[in-house]
Amino acid sequence: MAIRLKELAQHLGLSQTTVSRALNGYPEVSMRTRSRVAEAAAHYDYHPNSNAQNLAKGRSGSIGIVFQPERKMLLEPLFADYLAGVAETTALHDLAITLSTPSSDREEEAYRRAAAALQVDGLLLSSPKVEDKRLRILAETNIPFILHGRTVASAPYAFLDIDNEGAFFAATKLLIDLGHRRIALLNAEIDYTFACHREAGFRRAVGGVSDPTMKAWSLEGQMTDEYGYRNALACLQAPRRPTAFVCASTLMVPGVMRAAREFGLQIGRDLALIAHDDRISQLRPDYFDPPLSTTQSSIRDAGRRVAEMLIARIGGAAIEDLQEIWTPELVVRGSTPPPLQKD
Amino acid sequence: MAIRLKELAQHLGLSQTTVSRALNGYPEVSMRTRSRVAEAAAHYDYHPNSNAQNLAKGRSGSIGIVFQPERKMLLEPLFADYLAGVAETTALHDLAITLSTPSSDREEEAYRRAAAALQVDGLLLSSPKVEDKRLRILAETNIPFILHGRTVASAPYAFLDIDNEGAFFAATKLLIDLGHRRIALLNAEIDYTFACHREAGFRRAVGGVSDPTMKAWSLEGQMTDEYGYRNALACLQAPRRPTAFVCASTLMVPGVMRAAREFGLQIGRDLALIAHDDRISQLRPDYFDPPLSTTQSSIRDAGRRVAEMLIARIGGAAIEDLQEIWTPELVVRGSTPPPLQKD
DNA sequence: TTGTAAGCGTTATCAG
DNA sequence: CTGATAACGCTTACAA
Repeated sequence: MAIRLKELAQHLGLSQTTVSRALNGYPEVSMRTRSRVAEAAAHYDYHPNSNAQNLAKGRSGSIGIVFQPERKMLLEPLFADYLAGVAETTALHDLAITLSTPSSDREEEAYRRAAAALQVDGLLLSSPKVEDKRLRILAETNIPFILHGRTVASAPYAFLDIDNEGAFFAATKLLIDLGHRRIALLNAEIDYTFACHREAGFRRAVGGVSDPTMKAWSLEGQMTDEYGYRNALACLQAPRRPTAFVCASTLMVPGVMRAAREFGLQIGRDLALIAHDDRISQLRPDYFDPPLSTTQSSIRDAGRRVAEMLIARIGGAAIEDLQEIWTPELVVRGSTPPPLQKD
Repeated sequence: MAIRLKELAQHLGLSQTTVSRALNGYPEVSMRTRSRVAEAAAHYDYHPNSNAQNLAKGRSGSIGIVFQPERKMLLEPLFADYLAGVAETTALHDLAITLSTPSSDREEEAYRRAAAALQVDGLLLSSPKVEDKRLRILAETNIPFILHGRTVASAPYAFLDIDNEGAFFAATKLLIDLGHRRIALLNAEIDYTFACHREAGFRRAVGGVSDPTMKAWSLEGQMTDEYGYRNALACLQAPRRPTAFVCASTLMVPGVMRAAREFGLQIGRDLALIAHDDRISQLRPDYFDPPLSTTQSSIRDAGRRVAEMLIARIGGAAIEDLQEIWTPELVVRGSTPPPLQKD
């Protein structure tokens, strides 16, 4: 049986109140008492009961994530890392996660219920579509939430996003500056806001080229090996094929490489490729051959941060102070040579 | 502000006790009272405060899952569906999930801590390796847990597994009965128990054939498109190549199909293929061309069940009553023709 | 069948 | 700086 605050206090010859205060870092406790308490807590391996703590503090001690695997499916390698990041933060703050998995037709209800039942102190939303009804639903309630990504919404909301437009502009610009004039964007499904932003960045870069030979492709599909292969293949079959690819995810790259190989082409020699790298575990861009040039931003860090932001929001921080846009870093490795002479 | 039990009781002119009992289905409440209470609860949209409930009942209200994305937990698409299943059950029982993500070197500590701090009422383990130290650690504590899968362990433990040996025996036997004599197993990484069992089933089926021309391959690798491709390719390059494949996961099949295509071969015509299907969302075997023959068992159902079992275990059910082995169903579709004459 | 009252393990309020 | 004491919202003996 684990030790309780009461017993710990008895051992110390102090009141529960004082011990609690010492443990929670309240300023009015003397240094001496504080260290005695800390020592005893460690010695008896005391851990506060979270339920009691949460009850007393009037919060639930859990944050909610609504997810539907049938909808997200092959973004799942990303989801797992994102979730890992979230879990790191929640563990630090002794929060639990309440996952709900409504069937697609009950999604609205799930959000309403979460809000009504107050089973959670706040919600984390991800993978927003350009038009995302979830925001409207949550705006009606006043449950704190953070959106990982952005969307169109009338009311302001708290979010963490990366500068997808800028990143894909930079990536495309890199290729253009190297001399490429036939560039293909292998994008994610375009109803996701991030894909839409990426398309915009790509278009802006391409649009800035006055060269009349400039040609651009833009294909969309799931961020998987398979769609990387398919869409790259589709481009490469064109009579004047692209000399460079901009890829929505490193997850697609093996597929793109295979497609290239089928045409006797090699990334890093005959073709340039730059991909967005979410820094997921076990898919390191420098392990590819050639090492991939990327725009990088850790989705796990984002998960960590988004959970911190939610905690802040729950604590009363203003929406305006909880709107972050991270700038992915452009990392040039071996996969982006200039175009071949003959091309 | 949400309504509380006290207020609900006041509205009804009853004591908290009675209302609580009615809501929790205690037998001693009169029918009339019970229905009045149910009605009022619905009317006022009453939801009990889980922290108070858990505190009073002396449980934490959360179950733990320790996962490390860097270790490829399960392959993520599978993990997501498994997690969805777990979440369905926990939602039903008003339980939260506490994910912890220790760095690989701290794994042991994570389990010990979970046990010590009693932050969770029980733990769910998955993807056991043949030798899995986690079981030993948990055996020392007495925290309830369920293993999804099996492993070698001295003490008995509660688990849910599928009959991988039997399923892969049946799948291989199907191919043999069709006349195939050169069969390749594209297995998952062999240090996982399930992969080991599958290998055993495959071997048993192959070993039962007296025909001296019988030839078997057994390759291992991640259950991905990419490794499906690689390993299939490796087999097909052999002088007397396999006429049939047994695949650890439908996730690998697109890769296998591509490899076949590169040799001008087509699954369902020139080659037979049967794969294990975890019934994950959006990867339906009947959407392949040809529709895949499979051994099927829903990993989402397993997640659901494993959580139920954990709840039972927490409730005091005996380990012996919590050991289930499901038999995957063999479903023959179009991908398993008999071998070609010339082969 | 219903009610009273004492927990469950914390934190918050108010004195001292 | 420290300590009683009252919440927090529910369950559960024990009574009636």
